[in-house]
Amino acid sequence: MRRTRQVTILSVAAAAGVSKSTVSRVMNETPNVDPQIVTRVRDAAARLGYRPSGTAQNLSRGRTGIVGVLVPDLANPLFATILKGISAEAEQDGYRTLVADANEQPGEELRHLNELARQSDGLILCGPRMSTPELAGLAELDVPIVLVNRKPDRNLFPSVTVDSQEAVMDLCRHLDGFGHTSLCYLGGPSHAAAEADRWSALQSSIRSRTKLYRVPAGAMLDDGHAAAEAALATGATCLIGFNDLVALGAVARLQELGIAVPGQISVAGFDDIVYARFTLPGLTTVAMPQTEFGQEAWRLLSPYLHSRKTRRTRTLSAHLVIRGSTGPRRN
Amino acid sequence: MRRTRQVTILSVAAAAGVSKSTVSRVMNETPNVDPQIVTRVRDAAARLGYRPSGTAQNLSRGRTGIVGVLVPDLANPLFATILKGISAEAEQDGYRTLVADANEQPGEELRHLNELARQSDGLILCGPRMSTPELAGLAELDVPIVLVNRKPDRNLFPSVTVDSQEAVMDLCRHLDGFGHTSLCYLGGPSHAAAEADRWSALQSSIRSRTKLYRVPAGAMLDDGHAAAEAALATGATCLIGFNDLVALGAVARLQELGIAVPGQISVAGFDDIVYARFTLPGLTTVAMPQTEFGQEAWRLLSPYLHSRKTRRTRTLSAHLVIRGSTGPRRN
DNA sequence: TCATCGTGAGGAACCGGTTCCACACCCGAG
DNA sequence: CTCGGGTGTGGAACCGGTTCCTCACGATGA
Repeated sequence: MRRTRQVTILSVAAAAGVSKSTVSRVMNETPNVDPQIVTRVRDAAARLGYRPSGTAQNLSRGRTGIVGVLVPDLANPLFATILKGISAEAEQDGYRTLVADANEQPGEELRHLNELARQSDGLILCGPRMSTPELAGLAELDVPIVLVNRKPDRNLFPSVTVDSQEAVMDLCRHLDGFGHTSLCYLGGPSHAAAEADRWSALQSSIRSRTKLYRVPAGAMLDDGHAAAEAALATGATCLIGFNDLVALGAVARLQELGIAVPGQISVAGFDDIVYARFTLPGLTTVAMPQTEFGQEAWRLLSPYLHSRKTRRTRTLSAHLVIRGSTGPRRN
Repeated sequence: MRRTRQVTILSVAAAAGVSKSTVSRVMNETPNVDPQIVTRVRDAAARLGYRPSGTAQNLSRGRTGIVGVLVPDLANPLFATILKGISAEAEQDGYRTLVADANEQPGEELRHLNELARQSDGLILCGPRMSTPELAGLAELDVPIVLVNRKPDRNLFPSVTVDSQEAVMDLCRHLDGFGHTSLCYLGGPSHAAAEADRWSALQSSIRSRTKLYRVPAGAMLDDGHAAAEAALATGATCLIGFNDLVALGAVARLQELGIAVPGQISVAGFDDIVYARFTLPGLTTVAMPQTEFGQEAWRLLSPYLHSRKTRRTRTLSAHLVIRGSTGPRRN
């Protein structure tokens, strides 16, 4: 279907009695145009209701002004917040964000990215769940790419990551102070970089007398809900979710089972999504620098859009937020 | 900057020893192409790493395959969920979503829309906060538009709205049963259609003996937080937030003030965002059909993208969800 | 054997802008 | 009076595809 746009630059040119080059110059506020002609063209454009075709501009300018953002799950407030951060920054530079939501299905990611790449000047991948070779293959897309919360293979892409080690040690110290000597980690998606990070940070942070279990869960509310009982079965007195959603899902299950938090069992998470403080008890969690993630991602990508020079990595740091969901070991 | 794409359709044509028309036919799987040539072109394309320019395709096809979505605030899980609903549906028809977040600033909306319209085949406006004349002016954008949760002026655009009347009456009955005879509504953004709807539904649903106050708040967590004290000052025994975020914000403030919910004061909201059940007490709320909003929006928009015929309105219905934040009047 | 038809490929127009280049014009300086 | 340079405009190429139109060719039926 060839949708015929009624009013193109040619219509305006004709109406104003000038060439289309001149109309283009007027619309782009190029200097050295006769003021009389400027007003004549402006008038004609307004009268006809002319609005330049973004698509045509994209083609001739060789850029779209769009940055594609891939997120694992938009329902996760973490990513919604990161996305807001990106949009806010990008917008100041005249870019908009094209969002693809992979719904926590790693297979979806590549499909989305292939599409995104064809419409955008650059890509930001938030916590991609794809495998390392797949990630490396993205270099072929021939588009600037920045990773958020995932270390790039062989430093292939600029990335903004977080160092949770310190905060996790704080968490372990906090739990140890409450007398917890057996913890159960509710594991996230296997290819998520955060998963490996968090798990290894936990392993290296616990005291030798502490037992650390791991039960596979996932990244969404339901995953935590489903994994809670398996975690209970380990006998651990504290559950640590891969992220806050998993932790909240587990809390919900515990409450259904009539188990008090933190009375009978403590729970902690990762991310510090906005709603972690509204749960009662509030959720103890390792807070990610969410808005900064977005800001920094843009700052890495933005120069990269104009020249291919930049290729840096930025590491932010997490911090522990203690709320009511963790307490003294009871049994 | 004229970014020279290394490999265009011409490169492939040359490499395969055919014309660019033929390459185009092969890439689009047009019938009636010699199988030998097909493989020759395929090979050449693969060897050169050819990927068609989406921008060029957009221009010559006369469509972008992008639908623009405007949301007041992406941090509001309501809109994140609606957006997921839209994306999921649109994707099946080969469309992607370009998101603009107005950050609850009505002035931003028009600016965003002007930009969005130039890149997309259609627009979905979620709970736009702009004024009625502004909304009507959008017809000039000359792009199919569908409204979510806002009734269109003079039936100008197809829309999917919700009828909360019934559910609000349920809420009022519920509160009346608990002996609450003075309620305070924490009002939302003045131009939000939901604001007018909810306020008038409340007014028409309360019993004659019940007093109904209104304190201006907003649509975000902080707004509820800030408005809580003013609401308390009315002497009402139950607060009803414009949405769940406002309600949650108010709850947080009440807790800071050492006021028990629902012990000393009850709180209810609108929307039923995912996290409303994880707060403790869980939030009593008038639930919106969130995923359906997205689905229906796409179903209204989709036929409208091809022909200009459709122009319908779809009304969904809300329902009351009772949780722990409402209880018997105490004082 | 010749007219006809279907198949498959190339050429060119087109989508709607941006921008390079050439040129006409006017001014002031030599 | 002529030459040089700056200013303002139109024409044409270009961005990278899609698609219409034309035509050559081989097979088929009369």
